[in-house]
Amino acid sequence: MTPTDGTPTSQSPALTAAADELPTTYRAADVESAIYARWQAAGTDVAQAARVTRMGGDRDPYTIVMPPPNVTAILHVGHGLNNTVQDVLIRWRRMAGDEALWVPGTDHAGIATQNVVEKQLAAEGSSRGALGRAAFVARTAQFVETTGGQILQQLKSIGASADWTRTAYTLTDPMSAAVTEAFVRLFEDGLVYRGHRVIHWCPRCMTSLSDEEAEFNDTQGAMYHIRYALADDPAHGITVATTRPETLLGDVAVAVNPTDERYAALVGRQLVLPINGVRIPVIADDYTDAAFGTGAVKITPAHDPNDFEVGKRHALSAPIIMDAEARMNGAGEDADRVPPELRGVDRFEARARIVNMLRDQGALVKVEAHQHSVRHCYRCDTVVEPRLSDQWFVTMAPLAKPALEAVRTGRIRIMPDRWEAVYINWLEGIRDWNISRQLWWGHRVPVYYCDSCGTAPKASRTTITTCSDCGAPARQDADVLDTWFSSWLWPISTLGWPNEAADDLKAFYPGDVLVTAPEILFFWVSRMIMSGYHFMGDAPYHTVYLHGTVRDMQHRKMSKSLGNGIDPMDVVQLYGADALRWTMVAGMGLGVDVLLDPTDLEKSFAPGRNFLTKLWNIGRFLLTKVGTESVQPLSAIAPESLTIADRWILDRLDAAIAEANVALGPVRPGPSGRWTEAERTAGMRLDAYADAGRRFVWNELADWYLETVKPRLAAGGADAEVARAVLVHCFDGALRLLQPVIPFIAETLWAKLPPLSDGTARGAAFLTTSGWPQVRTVPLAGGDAFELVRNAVLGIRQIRNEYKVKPGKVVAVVLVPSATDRRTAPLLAETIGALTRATVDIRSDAPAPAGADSGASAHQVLIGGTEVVIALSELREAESAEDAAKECVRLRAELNQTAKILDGVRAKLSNESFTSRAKPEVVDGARAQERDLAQKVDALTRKIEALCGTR
RNA sequence: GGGCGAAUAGCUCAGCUGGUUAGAGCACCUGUCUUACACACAGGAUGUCCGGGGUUCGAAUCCCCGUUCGCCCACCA
Repeated sequence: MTPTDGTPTSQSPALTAAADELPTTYRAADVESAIYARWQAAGTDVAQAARVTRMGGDRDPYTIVMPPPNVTAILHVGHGLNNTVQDVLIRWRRMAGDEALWVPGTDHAGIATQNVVEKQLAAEGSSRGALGRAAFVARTAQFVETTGGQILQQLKSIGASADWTRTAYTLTDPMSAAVTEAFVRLFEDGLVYRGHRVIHWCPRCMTSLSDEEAEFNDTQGAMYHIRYALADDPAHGITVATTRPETLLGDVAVAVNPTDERYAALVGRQLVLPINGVRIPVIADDYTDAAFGTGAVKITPAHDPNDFEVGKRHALSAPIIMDAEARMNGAGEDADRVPPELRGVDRFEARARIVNMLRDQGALVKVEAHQHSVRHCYRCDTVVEPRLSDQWFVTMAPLAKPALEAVRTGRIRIMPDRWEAVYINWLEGIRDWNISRQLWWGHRVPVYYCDSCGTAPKASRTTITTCSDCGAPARQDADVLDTWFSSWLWPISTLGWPNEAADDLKAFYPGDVLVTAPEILFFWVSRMIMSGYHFMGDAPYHTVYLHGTVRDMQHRKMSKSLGNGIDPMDVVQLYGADALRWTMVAGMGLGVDVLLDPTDLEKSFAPGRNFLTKLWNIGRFLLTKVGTESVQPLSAIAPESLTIADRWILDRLDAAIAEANVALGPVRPGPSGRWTEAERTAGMRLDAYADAGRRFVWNELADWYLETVKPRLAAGGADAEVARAVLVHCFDGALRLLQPVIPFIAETLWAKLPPLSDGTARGAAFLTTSGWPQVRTVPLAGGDAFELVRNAVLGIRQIRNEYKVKPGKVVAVVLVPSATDRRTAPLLAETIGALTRATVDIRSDAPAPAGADSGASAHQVLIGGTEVVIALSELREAESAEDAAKECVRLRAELNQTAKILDGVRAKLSNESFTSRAKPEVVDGARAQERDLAQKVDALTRKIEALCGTR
């Protein structure tokens, strides 16, 4: 992005060229960065708290907080999709007059960033251990300083209209203060506690993980059946089944179900562990499922969360037999549990060796294939090891309660709504959140200990250096907080919390929509809702919009490791940001994945590019044909001077606006603050909105209105002025409508519209803030009559094409309009002729069967009640017998088809259940259809008789 | 193991609370450099609406069963 120099950009030829010098295709690269710079210079994207109703202003706030990308991330298509959606919403509301605030920012991304820097250090032959904590943090901060935030720059080049004056970063002082405040408050409320339990541990990242961070992967493993002998009767014993035989060194018992008669006699007796010879009891516990495996479970409290619970119930010890790097190593008095030859051996290597040892001892009964889920670290994919340790936890149940209510009562809706069930299910069974990480990069846990007097640990908003009880040096907790512990505060911290008097917080909280992918529903979305209620007493947003994933043609998620990604920057360069945005939005049904072909960018992005070119050429047409002279505003045009075509296109514009409004949906819940059942699923159909705009521009404005208006413009005079006014009005409306999706080209073209003759401005200096298009309050009658033109033209073209009539040849056509069009038909004859190279003769009845230019010697079609008749003499220079035979075959087929449909319609109409029960308009429609079809059958029959003889 | 979703044209998908001849974009075929646009225009072909039952005057749409795919959750060692 080139920084603005404060003066209007004039370098770009596309922006300044005279109309007739404009290239025939739109070149995005010529204009996009310059336009963005102008928006920035004008501050169009900066929100002001003072203008918001909550602050006594006159605008509704509309707030979206950007899911902060990892500070070191590079923009990929997933970001592109996510931010395009947000930008469309923000631009829509900004156009509509809301005080739209889109808060951007980045996340320090604890584990992810630390891993990157550790890799760098490894490449340099160093390590974080060698560097030490302070130096490592400084090094990481410096890395972030130099490479961080690049993604935000990239977001600008795809047009993201975020308020960059409010850019946030989770590790800045204000954000860190919010994190500390939140922790201390929860600590004081007793909602943060120190827990001694088995947690997920990543032996590569060397830190604990939350439940959500340890992802399940289905893995083909093995189930080992191992025999533990009775201490006093080695000939007998119990066979246990396990997927992790290496943990047997830490076993403290074998549990059987109390009701399991097979083992009843053994409960209370001692078993001897193979390999280390430790004696352990047989216990009875409900946890054991008699039907699974052998019905006997080895209990390893320190290395399995369930076993830990069993161990607690039976007051068993919890010997640790693995170290932090998941190597076999006993701790303290349990050191002997790991035999010397296994000490320091990696867990998987140890598993292989132990299995061999068991086999040698005859303790391995059998090994069977076993499909099961194994948890992996979500950052490095290492198999997670359950590990007994002390961690900080947040008690979640009380926080979850209002978050559950919010969705149940409609304060928040989740779209697509099927995710609401997933959300509720998760929150109902929520477990406490492990928030401490044994990392260095992040917010340090604000808890202080005194090692000399042993007073209770204190959580503090400020740094404590000496113990308040005994004056000895205090020690801060070494751990940092889960990255998501700062993320969950994002909607409030970016607005100024904990300063509840902050203008931004008062003006823009609660916000409106959260746009993200479903995979972080639990990580982030639900936790933000919980923190919003706990710290601010209200939800952070009323709508959670979960969009799909960008995938390749094999439906694989785009990823760096698969090499199937698309670089959005490439797309911007080749096709422009608007084409990228268009493709994303147009291809995105609610919650539906977007499929793009990384091997064929042309295939993926050409439709968007083509639409932009179409729009561009409509603009060229306007500039060349309408000229730069001022045009009258529509309000200054006397209604009676509007032609049928004018009325029609104005209707179509209104319809497109209305359709877009419905597609985008209700902006916010009503005064009750809760969504109604109907509203819950309404709106946010960005694809339908974009399509409504495209159809208007291309299929109505360009395909029909533009063509009808050409002769009027050429003729000049008062009617030409009317046409110019309508044309410019419609294009203006279309650009406003499409601006949120394709802001760059829309802004470019809008700037070139001729001025209004009454000297009024079209809104603001930039399209982006100039107002959402409005449906006319007083509709005009008569637009419907234009349907005659469409029907007639389609019919004539169809016939001409069928008979391969040369494009230049003028054909005489007889038109029989439907009863409703009869009055207006004469007004439209000329237009129809001009669009089809035809001379049009309008009659109120079809030509007589035996007439010179009808029946046998004419071709006729019926479209929407309009009958089009063209004499065969007009269509054929020389009629061959072969042609006639072919024509007969064709006509008979058409007759058959038509008669079949007619039969169906008649059967329906003669059915009393239908006529009495179906909606009146449906029945009327069927009656009209019957008339049309009957006419057509009649005409075809006559024609076949005449042309092909009776048969 | 539990829950949820999807299956419609060659491809990607629309088809709301059942009711005209099931649509769009892309791809395909035939014409056309028609003075905004060949990144365009005009016309055209294309479907056992996954299979099987049921409800109904009427089912792509509602119900049941099955098949296939996908997603979420889960301590079966």
